[in-house]
Amino acid sequence: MATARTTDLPTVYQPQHVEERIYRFWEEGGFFTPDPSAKGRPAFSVVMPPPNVTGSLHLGHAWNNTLQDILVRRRRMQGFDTVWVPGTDHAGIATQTRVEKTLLAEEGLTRHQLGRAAFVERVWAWKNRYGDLITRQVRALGASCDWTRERFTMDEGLSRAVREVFVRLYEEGLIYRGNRIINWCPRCGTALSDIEVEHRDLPGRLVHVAYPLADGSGELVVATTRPETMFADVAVAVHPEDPRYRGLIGRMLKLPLTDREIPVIADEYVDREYGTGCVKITPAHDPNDFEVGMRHQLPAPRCIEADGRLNDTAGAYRGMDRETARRRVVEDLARQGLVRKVEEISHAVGHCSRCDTVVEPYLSEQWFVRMAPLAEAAIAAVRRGELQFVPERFERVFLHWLENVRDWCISRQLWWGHRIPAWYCDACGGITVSRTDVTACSHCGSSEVRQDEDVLDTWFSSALWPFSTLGWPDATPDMARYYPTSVLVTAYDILFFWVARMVFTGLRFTGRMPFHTVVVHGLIRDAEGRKMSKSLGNGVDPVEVIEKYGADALRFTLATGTSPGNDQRFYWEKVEGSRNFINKVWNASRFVLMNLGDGPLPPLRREALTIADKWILHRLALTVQAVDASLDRLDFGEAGRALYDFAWDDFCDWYIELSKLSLYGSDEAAKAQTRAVLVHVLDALLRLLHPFIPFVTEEIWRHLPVHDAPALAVAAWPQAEVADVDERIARQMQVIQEAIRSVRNVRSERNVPPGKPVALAVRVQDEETARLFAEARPYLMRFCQLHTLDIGTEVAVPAHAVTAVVTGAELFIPLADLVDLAEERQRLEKERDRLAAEVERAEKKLANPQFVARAPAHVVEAEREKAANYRSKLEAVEERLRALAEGV
RNA sequence: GCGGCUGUAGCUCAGAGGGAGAGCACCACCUUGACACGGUGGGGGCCACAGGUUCGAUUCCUGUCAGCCGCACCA
Repeated sequence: MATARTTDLPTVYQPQHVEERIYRFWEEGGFFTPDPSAKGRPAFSVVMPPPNVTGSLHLGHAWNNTLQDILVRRRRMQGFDTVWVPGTDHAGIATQTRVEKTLLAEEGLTRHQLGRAAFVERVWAWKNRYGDLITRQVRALGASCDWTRERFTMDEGLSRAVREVFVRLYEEGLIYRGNRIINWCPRCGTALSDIEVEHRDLPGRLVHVAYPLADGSGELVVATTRPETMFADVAVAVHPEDPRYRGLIGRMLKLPLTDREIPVIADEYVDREYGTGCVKITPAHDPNDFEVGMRHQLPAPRCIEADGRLNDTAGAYRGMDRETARRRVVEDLARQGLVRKVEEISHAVGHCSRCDTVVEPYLSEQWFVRMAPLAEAAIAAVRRGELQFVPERFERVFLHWLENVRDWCISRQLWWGHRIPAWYCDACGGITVSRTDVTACSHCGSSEVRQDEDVLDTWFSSALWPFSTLGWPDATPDMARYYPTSVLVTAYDILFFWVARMVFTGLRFTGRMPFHTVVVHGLIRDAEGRKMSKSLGNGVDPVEVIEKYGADALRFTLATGTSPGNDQRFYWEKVEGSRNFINKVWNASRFVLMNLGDGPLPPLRREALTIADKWILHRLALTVQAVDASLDRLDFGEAGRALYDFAWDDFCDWYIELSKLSLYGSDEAAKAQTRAVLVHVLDALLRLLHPFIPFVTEEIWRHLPVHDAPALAVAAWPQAEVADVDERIARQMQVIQEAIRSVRNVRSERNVPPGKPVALAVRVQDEETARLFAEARPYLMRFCQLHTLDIGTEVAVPAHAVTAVVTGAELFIPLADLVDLAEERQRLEKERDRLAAEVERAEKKLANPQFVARAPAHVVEAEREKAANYRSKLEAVEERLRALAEGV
């Protein structure tokens, strides 16, 4: 791209005119695809948490991608062989549900009416549409991922990885099929894993129901919250040592509303304190009861079917839904005089995390992953320190979950997903699990085989993402080069869903952690602190933010709002602030470009620098160090804030203003020197800012007369110039800034019109300070609007002057008519009190022998300096007050 | 019940064992040749509470209170 004329740059940065073009420039330039020549350099690889193809991105994705992009872009600029693999997730239930809803709304059809093949085709169409939308949005964010490596969880290659893992786990006995109690969502019509169930405390009724003894000699009262499941009761359990019921063990009870009889059994599972101490046992509809049933070899009849309605077992209640049946059963029991008590209680009820329907513990044949050995390996590896959590506290949560994890139900009664690679033989009943499609039973050879109808849990394929995207199970060059990946960035809400599963599959199948570091960030909330959700309608569309303020503004907001592991709230005002910052950088750059002059840029020569030059280079060096340190420990917020402060306060408010002295002067050599410094600092600043706000920095950088790379995106990351760190210069500059601020303060407080020049007399303490003020003379003249400036150790106090005391000097501003002596005395007295308090504080500290003896020497020394400084200022103020009293 | 996070200016949030910070909001002034998406100056805080450790605590430890979030839940 040719360098445009800088005068063409608008005074307000317009991201809408820049971002799309810049992204195209990057992508067409291939800057995000690893350069084969980089092979000699260390690798840095990241896999993007794949967004669901359900719909579109939300702010959480924007945040997540921003953080990753900051890491990736910096590493790329640091010369690493960098790759960031993007992609999307098929999101089984979520996507299927969306398509089903659309189908019903638009065509009035259910998926069953359409048929499996046709339905799956519809979902693919949806995937293509929304997958594209999402990748466009990821581009709009400026994510520097390698689109040539884009993956989808149902790609051919990734599907092969899924089958490979399934088959190997099956062969190793870590996947099994079993008839177990699982969480069933009657609305979604599928099994769920434990973590897809959300428990919420809800008010409920604990109904005490009398079960009469079969011989009519009495009754047992059971307490239940689920009376509608009584048709599937197979026993009533009591504690073996409960004296109330010991004699009844083995007796038979009449199951009310039925003509069945069930036994009283003894099991230690029963809590004697709770309810009546008698528990009805319903193995098919309660996980604990299932365990009890197993121990006692009881049958497990079902009375509720997959659709959440009662079946024939329930006799007259057949066809009713759970709620209705519950009400009717209690009514009927009451009518028969069998309800002894109804307690209002609060209890946790499981809800489908997808659709919020109350889940039904449900006995059915499902596929499971045996977790114990896998979790054990993962725990051991984490304990060995093979995985770092940032912040650390998430390690405990992670381990706790793994330590208590139960077998993972992986089969889903859905159509959208990876079909389970198991075939059942109608001839011999055998199961064949295979990497390739099966046409003949592996046990009897019969061709009457049919594949399992179900698909796998979405997270089964996401669990393989870090290696399946790199080509596993094949030994690809990418696997060799980029696996394990360098870091994973994710929100804490999918630690168990995703991170834990990647860890144990990674360990099992590649023998390594899929990443050595996990950066865990929080969730984005609305202005009231509520989670953003579709049902609340409080979500903010990142595309809308980008259209209004630009992707850079959104990114900068999210990055600087990051505090490790914590949530952040979204405010439009924050985005506006970021937009303003970006505009500030834009205009500072315009200033530099407009003042470049015609000739070639002179080299930066450090031997002829002004105090201002040295100071800004000092500040820059410290900023590079701060940004590097923050990013090295993955603290994005701190890094962003350090850049904000440097760019706005140091560079714009001070250095650019100071640079105008020479730029608008006539000393050509000084002018050239200033230009060199301006360009040097701006160039470094743009490089440092680039990972945060890539678009605007790339756009500006094109105009800079710096051409060591084809794009800022692949330009070298700045090195901290340690030699530029100069504390003496920093202290000197501080004195000058203090003086300038003091005079400005006086002018403002005395209502001196901004345009009106005043005189300033500076009485300095020593020759060194005199030289400093002499050097700073032009700065003071301009910044304080002076017409005269006297500097010396012996300068006289002008008449009607306002006094300000700074480190090493007294400033006198004669204001004649504007000075009210009484007011001036008051002002100085206030200043005297403030200084006296400071002196007292410091001296008290120094008077404490323990402090002097035990505190580190440099702290004591710093305290002495402070005390001396304040004492000297205090003396000057007091002397001035004495003089005023004498009418001087 | 177990575990975690948060409590700092009106609001949103940083911070750190050694004199309380930012942005926004607020007040006053300013179209100064990069920028009004700007500049200059200013006001505003027992750093939730109570103990402890320390020469020194807003920062570390313990407890209390308040808000939030996980995990586990006995029908």
